[in-house]
Amino acid sequence: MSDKKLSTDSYKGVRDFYPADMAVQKYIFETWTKTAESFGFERYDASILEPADLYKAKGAENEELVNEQTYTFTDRGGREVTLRPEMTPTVARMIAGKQRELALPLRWYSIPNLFRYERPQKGRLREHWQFNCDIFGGDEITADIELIALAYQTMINFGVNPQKFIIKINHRTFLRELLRKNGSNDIISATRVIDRMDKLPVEEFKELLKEVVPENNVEKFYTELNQADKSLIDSVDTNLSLMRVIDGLRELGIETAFSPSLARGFDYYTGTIFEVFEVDQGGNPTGRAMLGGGRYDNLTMMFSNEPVSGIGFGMGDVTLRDFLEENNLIPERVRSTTATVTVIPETIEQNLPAEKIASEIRQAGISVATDIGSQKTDKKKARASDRGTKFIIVIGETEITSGIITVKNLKTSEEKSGTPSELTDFIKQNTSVN
RNA sequence: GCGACUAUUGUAUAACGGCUAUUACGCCGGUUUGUGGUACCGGAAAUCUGGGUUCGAUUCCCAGUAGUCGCCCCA
Repeated sequence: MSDKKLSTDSYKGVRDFYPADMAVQKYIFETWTKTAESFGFERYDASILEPADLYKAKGAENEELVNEQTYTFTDRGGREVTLRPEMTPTVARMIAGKQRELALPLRWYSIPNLFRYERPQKGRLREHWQFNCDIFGGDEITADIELIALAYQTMINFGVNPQKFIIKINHRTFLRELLRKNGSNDIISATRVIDRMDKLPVEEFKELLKEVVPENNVEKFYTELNQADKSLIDSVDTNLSLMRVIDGLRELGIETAFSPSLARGFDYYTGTIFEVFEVDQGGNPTGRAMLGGGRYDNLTMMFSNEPVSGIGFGMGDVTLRDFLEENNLIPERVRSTTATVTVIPETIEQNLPAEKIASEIRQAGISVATDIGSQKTDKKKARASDRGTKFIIVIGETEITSGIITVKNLKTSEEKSGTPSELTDFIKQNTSVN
C-alpha cells in the first residue's frame, strides 16, 4: 500500500467540532437561544443555499462582496447558487413572502451558518455561525432601545462584566449631516474612511480625510469625530432619534458610548447603528467588534412595494468564543459531556446484561453509558473517572445472577446496593446536589 | 489580490552543523491501590515536499506546499 492517503485536515477556514469543541458551541447557542426567547423573539431558519440573484440584486455597491467573497456555483440544472454570506436578504425574502399574513411588529431570531470566501485570520473564518436578531416594524425609538437591550443582555448572560465591554452607538442620518456640514459630498466613501479611524495612526487618518472633506475642514472635522459629546448631536440639529435612544437605554440601566466615528460598512443602514467592543483596563475598545447592527428601511424593496423597516444585529461565534476563552468565561460544567452513570461489565460476555441494566436506569431519565471496551475493569474505571462520569456500576457474575447491583458515587466514594430501580433515587439526589 | 512570520511523534516542545533526536501530556500494556483518582515500570509514535551548500543538515540557502498573523473588505 503505497498510495497517497487523504489529509485529515478540514477544509481551509472551516472548523471540525470535536465533542469538547461542540460542547462549547452548544453552550453558546443555548445562551443565545435562551436570551432571545426571554425577550419574546421567535426562531426561524432557511437553507444555506440561495439563488445568487438574491445578493446580486442588492446593487452595484456590493459587487466585490458578490463576485469575490461568496461561494457561488452553478447547479446541475444551470442555476446559479450561493452559500448565504449573510442572513438579512434571506429574512427579507421570507418576510416579503408572507407579508400579508404576518402582523407587525415581529421579533425574529436565527442562528445561521454563513459563508464568505476570503483569507482566514483571527476572528474571521470562511464559515461562522451568527446570532441574528431583528425587530420588524413597531415604534422606531422603542424597537431600537429594546434591540440594543437584547444585545446588552446577551453579553450579561455570558457572564461578562459590564466593565469589560462597551456599546458604541451612532446614527446614519447624523453622520450624513455631520459630513454635509463639513463639506463632504461623497457620503459613501466618506463613511468608509471614517470607519477606519480607530485602526489608523492619527496623521495617516487625517491624510485620508483630506480626500473626503475640504482640506481646511480636516482639523475641525477630526475634532468632532473624537467628540463623544451630546452637544455635538444638538449642533447638527436634525431632529434625531439618537438622543432618545441613548436616554431610553439609560433608563433601562444601560450605558452606551456615543461614537461619531462609528460608521459600519454596509450601505443599507439608515438610522441607529451600534457595535459592541471588548475594552481594556483603561476602558478603550480593543480588537474586532463582537456584535454589530443597525436600522434599515424598506428591507423588502426588491420583493414588494410595501415597505418593511426594522432594526437588527448579528453576533458571530468566532469572535465571541475567542473572547469567552480569553476571559475564562466558559463554565467548567459546559466541558463535561459524559453520561451521569457508566456501567462497567467485567467481561465481554457481560456486555449485553450490562446494557439491560443501563436501559432500566435510563427509564428514570438518567443518562447512562456502558463501557463495552476490551480493557480490564481497572482501566475502565479509571477511564470513567477521567471522563467525569459521576457514578459507576460494575457488573460481574454476582450482579447478574442476583440482580443486585452496586452504584458508586465517584466524588464521595459513597456506595449503595439494590435493584436498578431502587437505585435511581440515590443517583438522582446526588446528581442534583452536583 | 498584497505582505510578514512559522513548519520536529496525536498535542505542546528541546536539540553550538556531528552519539541511538529531548521532555511533558495524551494513547497502549503492566505493577501497586479500598471498586476509579495515586505512584512506579514498559511500549508505539516525529524532523512538511523537492533541490542546493557541506565530509556530515532538524539546524544554513532556494523553491514548492500548508498554516498563522496583518492589509484589502467586512455580512
